Amino acid sequence: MVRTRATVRDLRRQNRSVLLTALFLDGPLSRQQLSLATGLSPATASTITGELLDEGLLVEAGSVDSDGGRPRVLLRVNPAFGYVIGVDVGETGIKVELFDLAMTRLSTVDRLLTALEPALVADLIASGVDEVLAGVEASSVLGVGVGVPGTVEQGESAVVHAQTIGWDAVPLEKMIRAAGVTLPLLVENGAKTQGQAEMWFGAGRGARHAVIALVGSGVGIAVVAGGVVHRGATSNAGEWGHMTIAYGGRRCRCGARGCLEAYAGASAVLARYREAVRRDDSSLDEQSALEELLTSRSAVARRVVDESVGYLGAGIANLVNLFNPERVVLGGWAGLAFGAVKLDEIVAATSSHALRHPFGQVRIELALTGPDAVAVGAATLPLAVLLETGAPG
Amino acid sequence: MVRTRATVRDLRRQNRSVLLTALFLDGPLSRQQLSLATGLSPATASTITGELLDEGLLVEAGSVDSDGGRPRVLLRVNPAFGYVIGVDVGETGIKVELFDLAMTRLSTVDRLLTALEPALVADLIASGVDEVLAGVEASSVLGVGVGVPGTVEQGESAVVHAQTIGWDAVPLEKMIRAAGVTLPLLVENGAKTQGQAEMWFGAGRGARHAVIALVGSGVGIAVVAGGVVHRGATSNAGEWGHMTIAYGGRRCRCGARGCLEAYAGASAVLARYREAVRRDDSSLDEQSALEELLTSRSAVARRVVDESVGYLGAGIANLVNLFNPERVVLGGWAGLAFGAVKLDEIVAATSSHALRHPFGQVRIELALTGPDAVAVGAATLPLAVLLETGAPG
DNA sequence: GAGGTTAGTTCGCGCCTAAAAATAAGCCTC
DNA sequence: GAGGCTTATTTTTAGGCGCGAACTAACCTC
Repeated sequence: MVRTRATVRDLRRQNRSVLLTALFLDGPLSRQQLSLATGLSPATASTITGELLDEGLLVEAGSVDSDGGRPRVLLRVNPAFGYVIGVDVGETGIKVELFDLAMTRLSTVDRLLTALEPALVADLIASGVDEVLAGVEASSVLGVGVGVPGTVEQGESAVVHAQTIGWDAVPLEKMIRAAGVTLPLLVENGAKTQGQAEMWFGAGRGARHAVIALVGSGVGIAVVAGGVVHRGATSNAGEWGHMTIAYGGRRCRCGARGCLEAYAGASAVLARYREAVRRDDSSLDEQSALEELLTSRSAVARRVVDESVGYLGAGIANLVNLFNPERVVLGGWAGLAFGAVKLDEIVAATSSHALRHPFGQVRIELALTGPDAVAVGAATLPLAVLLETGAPG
Repeated sequence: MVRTRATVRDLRRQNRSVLLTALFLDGPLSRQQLSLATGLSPATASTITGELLDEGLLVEAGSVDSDGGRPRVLLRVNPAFGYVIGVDVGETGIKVELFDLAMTRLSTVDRLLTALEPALVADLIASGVDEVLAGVEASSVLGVGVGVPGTVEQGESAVVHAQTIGWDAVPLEKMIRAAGVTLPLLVENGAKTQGQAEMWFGAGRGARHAVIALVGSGVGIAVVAGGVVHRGATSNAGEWGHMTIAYGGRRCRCGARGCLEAYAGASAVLARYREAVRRDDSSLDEQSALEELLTSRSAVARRVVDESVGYLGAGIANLVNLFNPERVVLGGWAGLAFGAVKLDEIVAATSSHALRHPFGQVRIELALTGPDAVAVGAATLPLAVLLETGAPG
């Protein structure tokens, strides 16, 4: 439903956006190909590209023969037009990365976090941003995207809620500002930024309706409907982990019973295994422990793994039934570990819990990016703004 | 994400749509109020309303004093500009209704269905449409909306899949055409049309993110995200009933185990009660039986009801977690029956299974329309087309 | 009925895209 | 190697659109 009026200027804005997006996603194109791809007349494609070339947003990228006629001049987004910064706020550390417009990583700064203290996080982000900016004109940076744990309420300024790490209505955007960052800021949930990365550069490419399911210690999703990340009324949408899947079942860290996370998250899987073998073998870190569990040939281990696959399949099936995506991408470190050895079984479990018809429409695939894609996805946020508005600033 | 170029004509189209929608939803408005409400300049508001008046889409609707100055002339959508037809294909019969553009019901035709045979349904629809059209110029009918059980795959022409009544890829749109209907046809899932009615005229009014949960013998939902009904890749989205909620639990008619419908649908609630009392008291129809169960003071009945409330709450909580709506509307005949006596308990059960933050954003209310709203909602489909395109045809 | 106030209309401007025409830049043939 | 052919891009022209400013209409008060 359209809800707002349009003026003549909006036309140009939209057509610039369409053209720029086509160039960004489908590589170098000639003006003529652009005209075909976007539906714009050759005349308009020419004027708009002319404008964008003048502004430095585009550059020529060689030419190709056209059998018999004038060769086509290829155009592409100018990687050096500006930069974007992506920040990944993880549970143990912060990563700040600088990219050019072709999303080539130019520099990285890692900082360990001793405590998930909001003020500390804001300070580290600010200093990290300063550091990656060394030698770069700050005015040519389009913005800073920040991927954080928990849900992000987008309002006047972004506020973070993360029950599990004790962040209750943390005004992170304001705090980062206060710590000295003056660039445009875009704060978003880490699962959503990782999902964005997967949609643009990973297994989600080309899908208009997709669910990116991320299984780590906990579980989360990013839902893309009609090409747009689904956010809900207050950006809380996508709390897959605390979906009730076994009514009255295991207690979850959120306080409720029977949450998916209490069965299919890596921590929960390992806990179930420890209970089953009555042994507290927590000397290993979770990732190694899960690897060991997945490759173990003991009957108990196999049972726990199979059960986990069943729960995970049911959880995915619920997503398939509710969202009817054309693609489900399974990611996250635990998701990838499970998927590497059990993808077929996960698909089968999904099939047995999903309705036939929506299940028949979906392709379930493994993610192509790992958790390190959070920063990449975050960096795409300011880039997405550029593509949507068709102009910097 | 914008995906298609725009021409100068699109401006007018969009602005007509914005203006027409404002008039339809917010009753009679003066040109000046329209200008304010839509953001259009007074000049443009005036030219466009002039056009729409000329075309007969609008009519004047009296005037109101403006303290001291020229009075405002109120405008509204001309109810007599055209008609829309809504069809409700239920399990036991077909209802065809004719409305004017103010959605005033002008006539109704009911037909009993002896069998849910697609060809029979198509024939009955065609003859029903003929009958309600008696005395009405067919050319002034904007279209026929059809609400059907099962999911509707929107493609070249609509195809219906309804596993439970044995409809497997029924090309209903083509069949209705073949039966002689030449008007524009819009086929949609009945839950979605009922949800549409609730959004336009019921408890969903004004919400941009809402879930309409319909509990009858089975259960289903319509999800509205950002003001638009969420359809998914192939319009299968919203299969709430077969969400796994009790892993490994009761067998559902879909073949899987632990589906919500196997616990919270009216048929399932009654079945659970019958099992509990070890008595097959199926002499009553479902609606009376449920009423009796809900008012019974026996301990067993109360236990079954309370358990059902718990499952229903968990099911709603999953929706709250996943979609983060600002409103959940509980409807359907069984939903209304439960809600009438147990709404507080349902809200409490939802609260105990949902995450605190998304739950804090949502209002859970009872539907204002009953199952008879399927036809109303279906009739809004062609109307929505009119509002979106800003022009007939 | 003169002056004031608010609502709605008209007109000129600047901007937009599309279609048609012109130009540019290669290839091919003789 | 000159003319013709083909294809890509730019220029020109025409038709639309929304906006701001100026203008007209329709009421009120004194």
